[in-house]
Amino acid sequence: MIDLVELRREPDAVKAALARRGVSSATMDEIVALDLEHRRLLQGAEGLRAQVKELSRQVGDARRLKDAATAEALSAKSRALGDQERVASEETDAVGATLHGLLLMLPNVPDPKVPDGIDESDNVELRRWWVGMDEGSPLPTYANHQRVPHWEIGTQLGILDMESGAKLAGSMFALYRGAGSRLIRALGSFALDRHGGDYEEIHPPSFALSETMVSTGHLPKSVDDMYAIERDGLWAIPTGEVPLTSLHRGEILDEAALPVRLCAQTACFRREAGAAGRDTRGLLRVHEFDKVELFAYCTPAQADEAHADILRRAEELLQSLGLTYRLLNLCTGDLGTASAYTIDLEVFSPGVDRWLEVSSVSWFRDFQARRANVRYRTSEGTTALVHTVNGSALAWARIWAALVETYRQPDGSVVLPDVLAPYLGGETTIRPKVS
RNA sequence: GGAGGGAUGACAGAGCGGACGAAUGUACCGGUCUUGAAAACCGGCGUGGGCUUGCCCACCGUGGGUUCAAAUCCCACUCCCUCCGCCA
Repeated sequence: MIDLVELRREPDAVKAALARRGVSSATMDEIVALDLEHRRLLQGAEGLRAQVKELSRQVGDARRLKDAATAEALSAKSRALGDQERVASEETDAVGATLHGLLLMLPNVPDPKVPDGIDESDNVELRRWWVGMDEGSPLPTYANHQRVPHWEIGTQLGILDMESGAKLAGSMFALYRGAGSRLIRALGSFALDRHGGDYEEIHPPSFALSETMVSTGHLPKSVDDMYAIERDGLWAIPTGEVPLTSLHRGEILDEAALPVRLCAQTACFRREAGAAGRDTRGLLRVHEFDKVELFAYCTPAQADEAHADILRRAEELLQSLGLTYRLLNLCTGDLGTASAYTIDLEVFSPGVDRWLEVSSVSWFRDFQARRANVRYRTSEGTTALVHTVNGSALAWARIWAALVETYRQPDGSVVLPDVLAPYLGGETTIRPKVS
């Protein structure tokens, strides 16, 4: 949620910044008008309430003096004012609810570093990395045996079974088996072991209350992208960011304790409602995948470094896995609702010949903290909203895909990087089953 | 799932219809005393909102209700504890 006080102080600047993200000036004008109206009504209602309270005190005084007549007269007066107050409060609350509803739908103010753009094609590529990279070429050279899509490799080796996934849960649900299953498990352990020391490891619930979903900005706006468990009023989390952001909801943290760094591997559930028929082969886009998330609550002054640290760690994982990747500065049109600035990491899939998003490292400023009401006490004794920062490290389904393609051998087997050996029982080679 | 008990400030804990945003203790911050510290004593010490910046309003698990007036009474819900049942 944006800062209403800032909107009052600098309406034109906030309007201009949000216009970059497609928020109409009519919407902003409506919000400003509602805010004004709400405060006007609030003054009236609170004035009435103050009068009722004062009269009630006088009734008490009269009763104590055994002056029943005065008490009754004051009661009657207060009763009448109380009726007015009820009406005024209802009107105030209705306007306040409308205002709040509009504010909840508003995206975050983009940072000046964010480039203008309509969609993902306007994202700005910052740099690329691959093993033994040279400035001369845009990509490493891949052999023909690496130019096989992971769903074919998965079937050949018996390690990915999309058909069975569909049989159990419908299309776009993956089922890994054998060495494939062990690989997906290995990746999570690998990342958690690397970062769990500096970022406290959390294993949160996979479901969340509506309140929790509102805190991150996933509700109300992205309601169609979420799986709902309606009978119990729960939502399947789309990312570990959801529970981690709400871990300290409503709390005031000590400044000395910041940054609070957390990490979690969770299942991530996405309906992909708007993506029917797009990129649906294999693991390109699935309804459920495992992901390790790195997260920090920090002060505004710590935010840059907190963001850089998560980005560094995500890159370091990709480098240690020897995968080709690039960094994108997301444009205004592709930025997530709650984010002020996001760097995406995309891994190159030689078998599909495409870049696949495997991480978004985002800075939310105080947008989520305001919704979740997470504050810290400053050294001056005042309170201030924290900043939240998070990033995936990493989304494993697509990493799995890039790994089996990148490390496919001429004989059709897959030889995985040695860094994973401890998590694979020492066996880094996946061979076709002998039938 | 059933029965009972509970939820109040950072913590402990009183209050159970009227002057209560809330006693008291601990913790914390400042001061006196001290070479220094401790102890003792004195003072301070919740969060948010509105506007005429001095006042007003809200908040005692959450949401409704009763009343001139609710932390206090009534209803529903949530969570925690104990016991029973069921279960990995």
